Amino acid sequence: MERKQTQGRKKIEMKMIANENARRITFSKRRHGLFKKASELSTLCGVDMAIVLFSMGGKAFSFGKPNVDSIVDRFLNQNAQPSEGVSSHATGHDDATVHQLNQQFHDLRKRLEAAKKKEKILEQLKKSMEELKKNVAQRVDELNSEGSSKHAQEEEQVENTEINDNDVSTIPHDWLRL
Amino acid sequence: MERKQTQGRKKIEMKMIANENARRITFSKRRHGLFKKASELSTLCGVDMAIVLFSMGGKAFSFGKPNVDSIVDRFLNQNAQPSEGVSSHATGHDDATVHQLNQQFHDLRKRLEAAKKKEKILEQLKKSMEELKKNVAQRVDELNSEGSSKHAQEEEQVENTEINDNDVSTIPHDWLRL
DNA sequence: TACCCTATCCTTAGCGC
DNA sequence: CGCGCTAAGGATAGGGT
Repeated sequence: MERKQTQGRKKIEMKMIANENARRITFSKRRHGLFKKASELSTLCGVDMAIVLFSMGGKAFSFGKPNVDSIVDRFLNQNAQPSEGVSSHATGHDDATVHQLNQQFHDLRKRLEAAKKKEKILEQLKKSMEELKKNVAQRVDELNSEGSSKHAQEEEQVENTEINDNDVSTIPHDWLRL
Repeated sequence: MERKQTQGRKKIEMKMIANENARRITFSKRRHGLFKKASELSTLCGVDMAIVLFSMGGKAFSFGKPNVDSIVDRFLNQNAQPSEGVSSHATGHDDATVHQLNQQFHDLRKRLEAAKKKEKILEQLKKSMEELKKNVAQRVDELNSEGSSKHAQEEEQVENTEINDNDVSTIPHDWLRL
C-alpha cells in the first residue's frame, strides 16, 4: 500500500495567515488567480475593469482592461459629462455604438498624450543611467584598488517589477517614476 | 432509472458570450465570484485593494478594502512620489554606498526595460488609433447620411497588445560584479 | 432579479524540486 | 523565485422556481 504522495488541498481558515512566508505564497497564487478571473470576466462579458492592490511590502500590482488609468478616470468622472470629441455635432443621432467608439477614442487620445510625455523623459532616464553607471564604476574601481574582499552575498532588494501580467496592457503603473 | 436533473457544469469557450441574456447572468455570477475572491485575498494576506468595473450598461460596480477611494488615491499619488532614494554622494567608503548605487541601478534598468516595452506599444497604439479614427469617421458619416439599411455591430478590438520583448538590456549584465 | 440544484470544471494548500 | 504535483475545496454553466 502506498501512501498518497500529498495530502492535497486542505481547507484554511479565513483569517490573516500568520506565517509570513506562507502568506506571501498565497498572495502570489491568489493574485494570479484573481487576475485570471478578472480577465475571463472581461472577455466573456466584454466589460472594462481595473484592479489595483498593494502588497504588504507596499508594492503595487494592477490589472486593467483596456488599462487601469482609463478605468480610474471613468470612475472619478462618473457624474461628469462623458466625452465629446468626434461626433460633437451629432446632437440628435446619438447611438450606443458611436458613443462607445467615442469613449474608446477618448481613452486612446489620453493614452497617446501621456505616452508622448513619457518619451521625452526617456532621454532623461538614459542620461541618468549613464551617470549612475559612471559613478558606480568609479566606486568599484576605488574598492578594487584598495584591496578586494569577500562581502558580496546580499544585494538585490528591488526585485520583482511584475512587468508581465496574464493579460492585456498591464504596464506597471510606476514604470515612470523619477 | 432517473434522468439526471441537470447536466452539470460545462466548459465554455473564452470569448464574448453572444446571447445577451446569458451574458448578463454570467456577468452577475462572476462578478460576485470575483469580489469574493478579492475579499478572501485581502483578508488572508492583509492587503488593501480595489476593483472597479463597468457593466455593458455603463453602470459601475466596485469593491474596495478599506475602500475604493483610498486605493485610487494611493495609486494616483504614486507617480509623484520622490521615492526617497539614496543620499546622493555619501563620501563614505563603505560598501553601503556601493550597495545603494547598485540597487538604484537595478531599479533604473528595470524601468528602462519597461520603457522600451512601452515604446513598442506606442507604435501599435498609433496604428490602432488611426484605424479607430477612420472607423468613427465612417460611422458618423453613415449616421449623417441616414437612410441606409441597419448597420452590423461590427466592432473592433483596440486591445490585444501582444508584445514580445526580447533583449532589452543595453548594458552587459555583469559589467558590475560585486 | 435572486436563489436553488447538480455535475463538472477550476483553483489552490501543502510539498518537493 | 518559479514550476510541478496531488487531491480536496470552491466556483459555476445550465436549468428550474
